[in-house]
Amino acid sequence: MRLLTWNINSVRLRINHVLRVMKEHSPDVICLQETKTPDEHFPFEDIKNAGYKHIHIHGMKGYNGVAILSRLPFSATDIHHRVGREDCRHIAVKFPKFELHNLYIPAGGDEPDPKINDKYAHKLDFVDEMTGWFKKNYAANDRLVALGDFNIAPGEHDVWSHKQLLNVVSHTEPEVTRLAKMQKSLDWIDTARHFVPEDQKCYTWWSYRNHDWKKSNRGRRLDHIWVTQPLKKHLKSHEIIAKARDWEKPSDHVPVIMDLNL
DNA sequence: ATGACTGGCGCGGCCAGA
Repeated sequence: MRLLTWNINSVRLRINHVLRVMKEHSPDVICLQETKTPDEHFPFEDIKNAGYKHIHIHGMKGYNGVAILSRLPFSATDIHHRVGREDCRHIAVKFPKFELHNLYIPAGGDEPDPKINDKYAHKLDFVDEMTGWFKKNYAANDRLVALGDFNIAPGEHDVWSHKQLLNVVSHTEPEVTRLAKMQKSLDWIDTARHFVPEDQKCYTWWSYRNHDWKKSNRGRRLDHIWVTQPLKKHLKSHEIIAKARDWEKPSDHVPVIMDLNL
């Protein structure tokens, strides 16, 4: 079973990219973040025609928005409101062999100080809430996948320069510490690092501001696919589709694929 | 020199991304 996560940065603008990744990589399930559309304007037709007939979405006007597109049926769809807001950042579905959570953790603004930056405070609260929620509602031996744009690059080699990014939102100590707590909540496996050694650079996002993203290669690994321990023996492969950063009018994030032997 | 960008909204720039 092939899962794919991608911050698409407007699903309506980049519906052709979604169709292309379906055709070229044949994922069974696609999880999108930053769809940026109310549900009534979601491009259902194109997606269903491509064979993804099972769709669970939660979108809003202008910002955020998450979607799960599947060739396989699922049940028990959920929409979760986080930190007292209805801002379309967490949906979930149940497949026969595991439960899937699609997350869009807040970006957090510029200033890494929760006292003066509400967006940063919101981000830290969001991760804390997820940690408590996972602990309260699940056990470590449940079969779960949590994936999406976590907006945090946890490791030294998940950013192009650990030293230069220590005070930049996405790689600050409070974020990294909180994400580690969230990971510990259910003993989650970070599947990218299951397949790629810790000391090897690994990115899923490159800023639009770099003229030549490939040449400067100032990336960050912000997009993640986590699984709980019962799925560990089923992990088959992992791939970051970096070439999608070169597609016409690309998203600043690229798709991440993970295959399970199920 | 994270600089030199991009999308939504809506028709002028602002907010947000990270």
